[in-house]
Amino acid sequence: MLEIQRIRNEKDAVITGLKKRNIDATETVESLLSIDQKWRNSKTELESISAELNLLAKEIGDLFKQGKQDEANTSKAKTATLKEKEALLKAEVDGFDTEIIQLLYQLPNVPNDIVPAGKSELDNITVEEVGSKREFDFTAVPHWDLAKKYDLIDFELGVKITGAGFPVYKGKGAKLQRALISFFLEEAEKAGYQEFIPPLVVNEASGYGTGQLPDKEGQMYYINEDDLYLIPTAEVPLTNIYRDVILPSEDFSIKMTGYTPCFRREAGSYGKDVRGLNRLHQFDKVEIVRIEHPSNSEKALIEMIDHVKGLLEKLGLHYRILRLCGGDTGFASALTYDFEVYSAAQEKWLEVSSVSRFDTFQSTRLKLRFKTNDKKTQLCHTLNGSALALPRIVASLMENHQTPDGIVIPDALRKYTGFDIID
RNA sequence: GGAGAGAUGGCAGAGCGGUUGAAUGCACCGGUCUUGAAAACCGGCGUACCGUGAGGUAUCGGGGGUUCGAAUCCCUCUCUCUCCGCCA
Repeated sequence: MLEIQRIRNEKDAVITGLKKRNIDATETVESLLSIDQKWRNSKTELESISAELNLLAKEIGDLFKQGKQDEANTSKAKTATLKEKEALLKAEVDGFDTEIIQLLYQLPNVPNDIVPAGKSELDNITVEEVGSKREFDFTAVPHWDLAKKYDLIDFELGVKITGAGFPVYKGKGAKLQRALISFFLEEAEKAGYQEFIPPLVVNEASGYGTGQLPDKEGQMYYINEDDLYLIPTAEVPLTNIYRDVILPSEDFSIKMTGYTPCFRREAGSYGKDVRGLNRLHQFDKVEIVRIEHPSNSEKALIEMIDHVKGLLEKLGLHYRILRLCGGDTGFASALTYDFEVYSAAQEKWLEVSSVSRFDTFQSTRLKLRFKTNDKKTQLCHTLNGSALALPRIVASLMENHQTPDGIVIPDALRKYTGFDIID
């Protein structure tokens, strides 16, 4: 959620920024500002009436104490009209209040200066490409066929037990999952991230805190009976650790990591994009989350990008980094870099990580702040990224490292898998 | 699932209709003292919003009500804890 103060102070910058998302926010911003003005007027008036009433109440109390019943009753009579006025203004202020919140919820984050304008993934900018497409002297097989050939993943079995999008990993396939999780977690730990095992189910307040609610309600599995949500990413429980927290000083840099399964309804997805591991309802992911001083979030983002690059390089994968355009950047994000790995067998790029900075967009809702040196409270910046999401990594490992003799495990992973080839 | 208890400032914990934004203790910050530290003493110490400012308003789990006046009374919701049952 954008801060109303920011809209007051930087109205034009907000509108110009949002244009990069192909949103003309002029109308929303204007009505926001006019309601805000009305809200402030009514509020000031309301408060002066409340002050008057408080004073009267005190006087009446004193009069009663002194036994001056008559005078007290005279004063009492005076309060009636004031109370009526107060109730009226209160209703007005509350009304404006909800209108403002409603409008604020509609506005996505303002993109960072370096975010290009654009409508879709076609307008994203490739900022870096590392490695090159692997040449095969045989026909590369897509991962869903390899999974069957080596008996690593059973999609049909998942359908039987649960439904589409819930694969069953078997044998070396299961072990590969576990190895990747360990590898990612240990790399994160080496980079200074503290590991957490958070709940996989969160309450409504947490959903609002990171911005999944109210906009993306339909994306999460909802447990009606207990009013709880299955997490779509570890970002939600990890970031919410710091909901309603005021850090005591300016000197902080919080780095958290966690492995969790992630649950996504993916309502409306279909077609070849969902084949095999490409899009699932349940998948594993190691997430990294950072809470930073505003002056440090730019540097933090770079560090996170470097971290993800390191992972992909150790896995020997050919990848590219995209700076997402306004239209493709997530609602809450100010700047997002996507990592894509090229799948030679599918002949396309697969998104394996998304690293974003949210600036104060989440911390406004989270009420996550810190104390400045002169004892003021200020909002923190939040960032997060996948490091990494497993399914497409598994897919591209299988597809890119396939040989006629089997699937070769990258060196960095062997101490975790305990085997160096799947055959 | 059954029964009961509770929710107050960073923590602990008073208050149970009228200078209570809230005692007291601990923690924390500043000062005095000290070579330094500890102790002792003095002072400060929640958050948000409105107002150029002086200042004001709100806030004792959430919402509603009674009252001139509510942390205190009533209703309701949520959450937590304890015991019993069930159970990894």
